[in-house]
Amino acid sequence: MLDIRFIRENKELIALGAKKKHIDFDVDALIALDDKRRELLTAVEAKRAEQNAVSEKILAASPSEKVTMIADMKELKDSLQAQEDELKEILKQWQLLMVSVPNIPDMSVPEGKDDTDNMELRTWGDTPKFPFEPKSHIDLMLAHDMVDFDRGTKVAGFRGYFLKNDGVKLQFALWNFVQDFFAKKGATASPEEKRVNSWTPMVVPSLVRREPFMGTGYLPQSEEDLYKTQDGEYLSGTAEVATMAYYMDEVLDKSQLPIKMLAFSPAFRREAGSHGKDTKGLIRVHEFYKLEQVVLCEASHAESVKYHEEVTTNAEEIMQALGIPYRIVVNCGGDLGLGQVKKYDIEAWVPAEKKYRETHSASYFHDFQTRRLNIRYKDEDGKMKFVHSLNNTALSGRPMIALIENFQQEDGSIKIPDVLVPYMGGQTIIKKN
RNA sequence: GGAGGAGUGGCAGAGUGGUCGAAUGCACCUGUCUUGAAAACAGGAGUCUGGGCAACUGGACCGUGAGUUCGAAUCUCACCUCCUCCGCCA
Repeated sequence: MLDIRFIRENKELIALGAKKKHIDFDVDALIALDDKRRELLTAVEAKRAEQNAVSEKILAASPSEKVTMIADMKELKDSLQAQEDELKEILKQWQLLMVSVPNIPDMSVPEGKDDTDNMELRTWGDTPKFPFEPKSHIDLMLAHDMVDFDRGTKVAGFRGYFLKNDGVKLQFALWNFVQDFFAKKGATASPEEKRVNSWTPMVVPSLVRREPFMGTGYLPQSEEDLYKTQDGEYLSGTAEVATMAYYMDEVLDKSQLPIKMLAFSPAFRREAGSHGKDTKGLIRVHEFYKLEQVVLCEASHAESVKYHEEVTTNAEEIMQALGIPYRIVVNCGGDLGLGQVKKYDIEAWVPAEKKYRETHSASYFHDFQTRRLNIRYKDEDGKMKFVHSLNNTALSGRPMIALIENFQQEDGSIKIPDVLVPYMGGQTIIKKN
């Protein structure tokens, strides 16, 4: 959500931003409605002021005066009631429009319609040249009994799976490696550096109430992508939702910022719009686990940009330590969500598909989310401000897929990257005995 | 699933129809005192929003929403959240 005053003062900017994001939004309609809202509000407030003034006088009035005053007030009350009802109706429409105002993309975001227009910024690592036809993670994992898709669909339905044996071992090795990677971040010398660099590890709910989804911007737009319970909660597709809402309706102390949270949770996605895509394997599943970086920082564009680069670098360092070739793309306007100002995707090389596939998504929002979630802090000058928020994946299930395919050997075995060997209990290779 | 209780400012907590944006305490800020601090004393201070260059001023906010009333933190109803006890399950 954006500030209505900002919208009024920058309507061209909003319109251009919406166009760049390929989102259909009529700013003028919102402003016309807001004019009406203001006009009614002023009228209602004037009547309330009169009501308040007379109310005070009634106490001191003589009995006969009281009777006429109360009669007058009854009349005022009726006309006030009518206007209040009208205002309420307008406010309803107004709020609906307000939550659909897209945030303005950064100047540096390239023009484009969808993910095919995303722009490659850099690549890392050499894509492996196999002297044989590389197998997919599906074939490799099945060959080593690391996964069971047949029983997965029997038990859980379409896109269901069981992870097994070395599949489990490798997955847990990755979680532990990444946890340790972030735990080392706080270990620098000075207390201030330690405070700024530390990440708080968290396990967060994925069964979450409606408000956090509204606050993070997943609702009301993406209702059909979410699973909903009979009690009205939703299952979140990322730990971002609960983690962002952790400080909902709170006033933070400026000295706490930045707040860095490393949040783990199961993630659920209906994949309603992608029934035909990635129907096999672990690339696109309804249920997986995810470790997410979430940062709250001071309300400054420079700070947002700084931490956006930082959370991206963190993910890159992990991929580099694992030795998985990847590239960074900057997402084009049409591939940005409603609230996102700018987004980088990290895409790992997937040999079986001979292309890069998204494994991480790093975006910043300015105060778009925190305005909705009502997360504020008091600035030096005593002014309340909404903090800025950003997030990036730390690890999901997908890098394991890339790892398995990139580290496959001609005999079908899978080499374990050196950094993971200690987390695999010394195991250096996955192969049939 | 059943029975009760509670939600008020940063925190604790009073307030049961008008004089209440709200006592009091703690925390906070500013003065006096002090070499400095603490203590003591005096004063100040909520958030959102409209108008005004400003001083200032209108409105809203006591979990949320509806209602009763000339007037609601206070009365009624619904919902949300939390707590206690019983039951059931882990």
